Amino acid sequence: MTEVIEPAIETVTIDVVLSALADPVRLTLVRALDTAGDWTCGSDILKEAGVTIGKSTVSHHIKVLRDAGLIRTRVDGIRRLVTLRYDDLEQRFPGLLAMLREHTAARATAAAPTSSA
Amino acid sequence: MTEVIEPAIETVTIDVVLSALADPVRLTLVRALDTAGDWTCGSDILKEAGVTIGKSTVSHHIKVLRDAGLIRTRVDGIRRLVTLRYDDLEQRFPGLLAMLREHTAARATAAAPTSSA
DNA sequence: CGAACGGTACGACCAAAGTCGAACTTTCCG
DNA sequence: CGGAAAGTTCGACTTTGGTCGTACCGTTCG
Repeated sequence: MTEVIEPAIETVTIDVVLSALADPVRLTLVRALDTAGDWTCGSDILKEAGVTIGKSTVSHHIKVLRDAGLIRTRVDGIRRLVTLRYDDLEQRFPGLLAMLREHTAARATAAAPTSSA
Repeated sequence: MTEVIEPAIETVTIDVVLSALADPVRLTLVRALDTAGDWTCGSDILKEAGVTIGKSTVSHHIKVLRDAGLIRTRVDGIRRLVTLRYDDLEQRFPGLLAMLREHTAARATAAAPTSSA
């Protein structure tokens, strides 16, 4: 076998995609994948992005993203290559990846007004 | 006063928007608002959508959506009118609302993963 | 004025989700 | 064959955040 099970793109709902993207670690990972292309858990694009978590946690997030239809995992000998499902995502949710790309690392969250009066 | 404080659209990050949309109740509410236009908490578009929650919970979700920059609340006498920030959202996240609209109520979550083996 | 209505604020509760460490699996290689 | 490398699985812990009830505030109207 050379592929890990993933959902058919037609069965992917935006509800699940939004939930998957709602976690900061996963969002960081998706953005990094978009930039880096193929990736293995061992590589430290996450650490470079300031995220330091255990490998079982990484594995968990990978699974969530895969189940949500966002990424694909191919088995390559001793390791697994992870990639974004560009074409599938563009077909089903056109513009979504571009949106994430454009609004990357918008760390301007500081400004938060709120409260009524 | 006729407006409740809301964040300027330039300060709204997609991270926060995604988190706000990741909850099923809020997603239902946003979709209903998109269809219904102006709305007050008293009106039962939520119940019609099959969501029955207490009014303090509704208030909480409204606040989350407002803080995330998705909706606007105007004070009209004894009640508050809630609307989507169509223009602001279209300016900052073009296509986002259309995407939610198009993938409304995709209740096909049952679906099976494509198996390989 | 005072009661009723529409909604918010606060605190407590509980379920869902993120995190970790350790054990296990598979593959590669000496 | 045995050991190391790369990930996954499992169970337990902790944090997050959705929910509720109640108290509270501002507005309208009798």
